[in-house]
Amino acid sequence: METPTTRPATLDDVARAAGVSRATASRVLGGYGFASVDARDRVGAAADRLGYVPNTTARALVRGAGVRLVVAVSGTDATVLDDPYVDRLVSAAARVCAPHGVGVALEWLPLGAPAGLRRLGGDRSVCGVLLVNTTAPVLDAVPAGLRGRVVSIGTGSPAVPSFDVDNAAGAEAVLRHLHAGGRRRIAMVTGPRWLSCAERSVTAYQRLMRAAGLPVRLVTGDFTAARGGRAALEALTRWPDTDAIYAASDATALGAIAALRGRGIGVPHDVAVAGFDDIPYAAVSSPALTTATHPVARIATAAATAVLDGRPVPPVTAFPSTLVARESA
Amino acid sequence: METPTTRPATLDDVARAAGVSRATASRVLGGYGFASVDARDRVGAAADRLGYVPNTTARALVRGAGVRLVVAVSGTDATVLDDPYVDRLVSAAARVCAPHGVGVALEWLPLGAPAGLRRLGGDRSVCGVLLVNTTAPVLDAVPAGLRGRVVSIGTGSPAVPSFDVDNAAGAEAVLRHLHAGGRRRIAMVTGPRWLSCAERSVTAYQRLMRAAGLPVRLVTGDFTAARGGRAALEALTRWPDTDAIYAASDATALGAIAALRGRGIGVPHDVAVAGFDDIPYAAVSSPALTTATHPVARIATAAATAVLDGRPVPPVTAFPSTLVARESA
DNA sequence: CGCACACCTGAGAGCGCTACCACCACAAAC
DNA sequence: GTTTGTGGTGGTAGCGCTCTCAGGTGTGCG
Repeated sequence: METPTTRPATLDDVARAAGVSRATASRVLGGYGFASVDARDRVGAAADRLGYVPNTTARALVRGAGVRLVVAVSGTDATVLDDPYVDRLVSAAARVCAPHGVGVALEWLPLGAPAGLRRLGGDRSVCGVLLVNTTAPVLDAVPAGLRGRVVSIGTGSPAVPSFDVDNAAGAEAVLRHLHAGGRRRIAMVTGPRWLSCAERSVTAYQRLMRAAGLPVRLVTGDFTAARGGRAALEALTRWPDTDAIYAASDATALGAIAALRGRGIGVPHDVAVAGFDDIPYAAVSSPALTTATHPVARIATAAATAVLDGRPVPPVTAFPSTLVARESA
Repeated sequence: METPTTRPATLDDVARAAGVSRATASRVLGGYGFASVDARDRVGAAADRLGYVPNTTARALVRGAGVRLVVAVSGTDATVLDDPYVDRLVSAAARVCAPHGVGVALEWLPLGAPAGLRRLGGDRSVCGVLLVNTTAPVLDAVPAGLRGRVVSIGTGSPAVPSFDVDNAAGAEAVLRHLHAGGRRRIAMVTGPRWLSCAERSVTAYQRLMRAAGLPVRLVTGDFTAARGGRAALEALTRWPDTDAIYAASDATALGAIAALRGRGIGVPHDVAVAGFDDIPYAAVSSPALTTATHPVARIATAAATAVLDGRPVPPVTAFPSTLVARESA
């Protein structure tokens, strides 16, 4: 392999150097169709010598394939993109896409403005879309041209397959643990209420509480630590006998713990706190956080792989969530 | 705008619908060259009506522009990609690149194997490279064809501009705070020793300690919480009178706090602990973590913008780091 | 010997777009 | 009248690649 002094080698250069036609070189390098051993060797050697790297752009153009996978995050404003959850999603997707010559773009999809989706559907350079935090109206607005190239991380629809953690199972695991620990006055700090995939754990919470004859105590959060702290205090103000808080995310739970500590309330002695996600910091918080796993990277990997492959996928892929019992509950 | 029933509209379709040539349509939509008001109106209307979206791939091909920005993370093995720091970098870059029709790819660049870099240099679909955690050998291996399209987040070189937090200033701010708090036996848990940008805070630590006539106590870490915990315990074993630990990252510091708590050592009463990064969880840990800021998203945004613009940038751009004094030190 | 059928190859069309170039109309300057 | 812009326009050559298609060579078989 020699350093390209002027410009990167093209397929034509390789073909010329190997003494074959461009078609043959393409066949050899592409690994399809027939090619004699001799041709294969000569082309391979020439490609090595010239340091040939296929131009993914040209390939994509002629094949009609896309070069970008768009991660579109719904939300009321662009701050939804500041979420570490989104960071992990994008990073995992970018890792899966790299070997395919596909890059990842991150966009905010304003809630109730599906025009952005239509634009993505008309963009031939987009090979697929990962919908995040999506809602029914957005799902309904998915243009026909995007069918089969768009998946949802979270809520799905008949037309859009979904990949998500089994929210209900995670909630159930945590709540049963709380119940087994003797907690009976369990308040829940939710995620944003418009987010239907997050509502599933709220629904599970309500169902379980009612089934056990326990009071339902809901406070709205937004997955952030700051809001989690305020919500926890609000719960304790409204229902002073609350003995456990189930937070919809680990960040929320960590914020709750900090707020309770600020009030001199012992965790887990006075109030148990449990989260949902099992982020790396859950293990080293004080007290160490009891939570349920949320395999974000695995979910993003599976979702990105699905759109990259283009093969039909089942309408719903649920990833198991298991309890991680630590000290906080 | 009508729903594309068959295939997305091309520039030819728009030109035909507007009754002009493809060249004129391209000029209008591209916003360059001459075009009569009439032509502008007709092309604009036709584009709207057909829901025309330019094909970025074709545009990039003819312009010789890339469509991917590669985030290449150096490290001994692929687990370097699992770092939340990398997640934030990639996510911020993907956000900046999206409006430019550029996608982000994430790759591991094996330490001491610059062949990967050569491949990126020959790949015309790559518009730029963000080198992360890079080392001198890697920087030296940057092929000439990549010059001007590659920047480093961390250590740079004459040929590769760098964007990084001012590690020395951050270290100094934290160490002065520790010193002002009466701490004199300050041990440092470093990052990986081969990582030259991280070494800058080690150097600053050594310089400050020596200048103050204080002992230098170094333990090697790797930015993770788990290793941070072990390293903190190791420091306390080797130097039992240690009264403060300066950790090279917040994760390390959080791990250290957890480990000390496990040994019944009070933070900050017995040992003060300070970190570096100011991650969201630093504010809600127990005790709340004293640290110095590391504007990761801003750095990644600036770096990505630089390669996207293609304009020459100064060899070093240092982002200020300021102390955030909380409870742990 | 003729035919079918493998294997192998190169010519060339075209993906959708940009940008260079030639061209035209008209007005101002010489 | 001729030149010199100046605004506006269309033809068309590619960017680098894939893939169809027509054609070539050899082998097995009736």
